[in-house]
Amino acid sequence: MDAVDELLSIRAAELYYEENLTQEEIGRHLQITRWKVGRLLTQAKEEGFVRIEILHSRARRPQLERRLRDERGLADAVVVSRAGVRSEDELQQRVAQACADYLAALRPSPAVLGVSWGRTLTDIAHHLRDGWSRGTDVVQINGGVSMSQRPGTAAATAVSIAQKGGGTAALLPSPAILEQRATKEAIEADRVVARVLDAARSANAYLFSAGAADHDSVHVDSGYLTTADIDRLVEEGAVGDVVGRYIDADGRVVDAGLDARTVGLSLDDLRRADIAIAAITGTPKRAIAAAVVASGLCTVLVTDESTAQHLLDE
Amino acid sequence: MDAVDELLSIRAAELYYEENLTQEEIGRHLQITRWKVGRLLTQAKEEGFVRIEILHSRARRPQLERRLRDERGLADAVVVSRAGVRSEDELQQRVAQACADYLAALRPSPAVLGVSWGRTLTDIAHHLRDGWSRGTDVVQINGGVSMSQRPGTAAATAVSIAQKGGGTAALLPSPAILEQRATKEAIEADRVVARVLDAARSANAYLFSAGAADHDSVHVDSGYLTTADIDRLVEEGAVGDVVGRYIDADGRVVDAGLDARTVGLSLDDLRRADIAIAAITGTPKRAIAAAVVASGLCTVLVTDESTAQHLLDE
DNA sequence: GATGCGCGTGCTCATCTGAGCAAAGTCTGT
DNA sequence: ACAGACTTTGCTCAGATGAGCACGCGCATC
Repeated sequence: MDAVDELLSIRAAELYYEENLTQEEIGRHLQITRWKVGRLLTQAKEEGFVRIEILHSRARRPQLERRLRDERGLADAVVVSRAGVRSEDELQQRVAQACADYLAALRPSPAVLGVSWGRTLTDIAHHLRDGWSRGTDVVQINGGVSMSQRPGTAAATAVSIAQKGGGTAALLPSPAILEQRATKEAIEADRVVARVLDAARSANAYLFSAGAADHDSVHVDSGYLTTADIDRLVEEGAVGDVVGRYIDADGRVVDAGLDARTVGLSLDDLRRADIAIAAITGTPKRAIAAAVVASGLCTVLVTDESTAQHLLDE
Repeated sequence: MDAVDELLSIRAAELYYEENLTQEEIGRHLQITRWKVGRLLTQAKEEGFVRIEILHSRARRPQLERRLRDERGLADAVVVSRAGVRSEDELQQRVAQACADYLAALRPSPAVLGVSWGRTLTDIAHHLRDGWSRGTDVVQINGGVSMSQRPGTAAATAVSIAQKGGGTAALLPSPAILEQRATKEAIEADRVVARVLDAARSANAYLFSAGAADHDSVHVDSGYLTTADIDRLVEEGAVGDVVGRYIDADGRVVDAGLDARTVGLSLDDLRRADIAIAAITGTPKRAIAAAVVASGLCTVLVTDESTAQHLLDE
C-alpha cells in the first residue's frame, strides 16, 4: 500500500467508524468510488490500523479460545479480555467470574464436583450465583486443613460452592502435605478420608487452580513447605503445583518422595477425568499453566488473554 | 437492558467483531433471531461496550473537529488522535504533522503566509514536504532575533517553510520584546522592518502557535522576560501568549505597557485575518488554547484530542 | 374481567456491502 | 518501442444489514 492510499484508508476508516457514513458517502467525500472505499477499509483492517475492543468485565477472546482448543488439544477454553483492566486483581476477578459462569453453564450440571482450594477457588465460589446448579455435591480433592492465617477458607470454599449449587460438601479432613510418608498412608487409610477420596475419584468434573513454584506459594504461607524446599524443587525443574503436587514443564512429578506425602487425588486421576477445569491466570503462573495444558492435566482452561497468548507463542 | 441481554450483547459483539460471523450465524450460535442479534449489537455500541480506535500517527477525530466547528465557531479544526501515543513528544509531532498536512492541502495555497516561531513552528516546518506549495512567500509576523541557546531557529523555520514551498522568506530583524517603548517604535519605523510588517499585514494566511504563561516559556528562555515578569502577568490574569502578546482568558491584552514594547502584528491584525491557523497542544496550553479560540484569534485550530475535549467541556 | 398502553419480537423491504470478474492501466525487461 | 506480467479499477450480483411496521404478550388501570 503506497503512502497516499494509507492516508486515504485512515480518512475512510475515520468516516466509516467514527462518523458512521456509508461507503458511498465516504466515496463522495474523498472523491473516490465506493469500491475503492471498501478496499481501503479492508486494507486499514488488514494493516491493523483499526482496533476493535469489547470493553466489558465479561468480554472474552473467542479467537484465542479457538486456537487453544485447536492447537493445544483442549476440549474447551475460556479466555477473558484484558481490555480496560486496571489492576492484576481486577483480572483475577474476571477470570474467577468467567470460571463461575462456565461452571454454571455446564450441561448437564455435574452431580459430583471435585474441587481444590486456594485464592482462585475462593474467588470462584464467591462469584457463583445462588442456584447455579440444582444439586451438585462438592468433594475436596486434596488435603487442606489449612494452617494459614485465614483458617477454614479451604472448607468455606467447598461449602459455599455446594450450598449455592443445592448440594452437600464433603471435606477432606487432612493436611495437604504430611511430614512422614507413613502418616500420609495412615490418613488415607482412615475410613472417613478414604470415603471422601473415593467420592473424589468418582466425581463427574473437577475444578482446580495451580500455584507457581515461588516463595509466595500458598504452601509456604501455610507452613507445609519452606522457601528452601521451594528453591530445591525449582532447582529440580519444578514450575508449580497442581492439587499440591509439584511438576516440571512436562507435567512430571518432580519429587516422588514429596508426592508420596501429599494427600489427595493423583495427577493421573485428574488426567483420566472427563471434565477437568483449570483456572490459571497471572504472569507468575505462565509456566505452570503451560505445563498443565501440555501434559493434559485439564480438559478446560480458564485464563486471561496474556497468559493464553503466551501459551500459544510457545 | 437487563443482565441477560447485556451478556448476550457482549457475546454477539465478540462473534461479530472478533470472529467475523454474520448476524445470522451469530443468531444460530446464540439461539436467537438475526434481528435480535442486530439489536444487541446496536445496544452494545450504544452502551459503549464496543470501542473502535484508529491506530495511526495521522488518525484524527472528525467528531471532535465537527463539534469544534459547530460549537466554537471555528472555520475549521484538525484534532489528532491520542490512540497509541506513548509520549507527549510523540503527540506534539503528530500535531505538527497534521498542521503541515493542513497547510499543504490549503486551496488555493497562500501566496503570502505569515508565521510566528517557536518549538511548534520548527516542528511544522520540519514535517512539511518539499514542494508543499508552488510559490508561497513567508513573512515573519513577530519579532524573533533569538537570544536563546539555539540562535537562528526562528529564521531557520521561516526560511525552511519558504524554501520547501518554492517561495522567499522575509525575516523580521527585531527582538521580540524591547526594553523601551521608544526603541520599539523606532524599530517599527525602520524602513526594512516597516516593509516586512506591511507584508505581514497583507498575508493571505497566518500560521502560529501559542505559549503557556509559565516559567518554561520561550520568552524566559530567550531572556526577553524574567520568571518574575511571568508571575506578575499570571497574577494579572494572563493565561499565555500569542505572537509574544500575553492575554487573559477573554483574549484581552493583560499588560498594555508590555504589549506596546512587543514587535509584530497586533492581535486585532490576526483577528481580521481570513485564515489564521493556530497549532496548540499539551496540557499546559489548555488555558491559552481556550482563550485563543474564544476570542477569535484563529479561524483554524490544530490540536490533540485531549485539548479539544477540554475546550468542548467548558 | 375488560380495556388500554408499552414493550419486545419477527417480518418486509430498501439499502449497504463484499466477492468475483473483466477491462484498463502500469511496470519491466528486451 | 513493445510484449508480457502484474496491479488497479469499475462493474455485476448475491448476500448481509438496518429501518420501519404489525402483531402479540404482559401489565396496570378502571
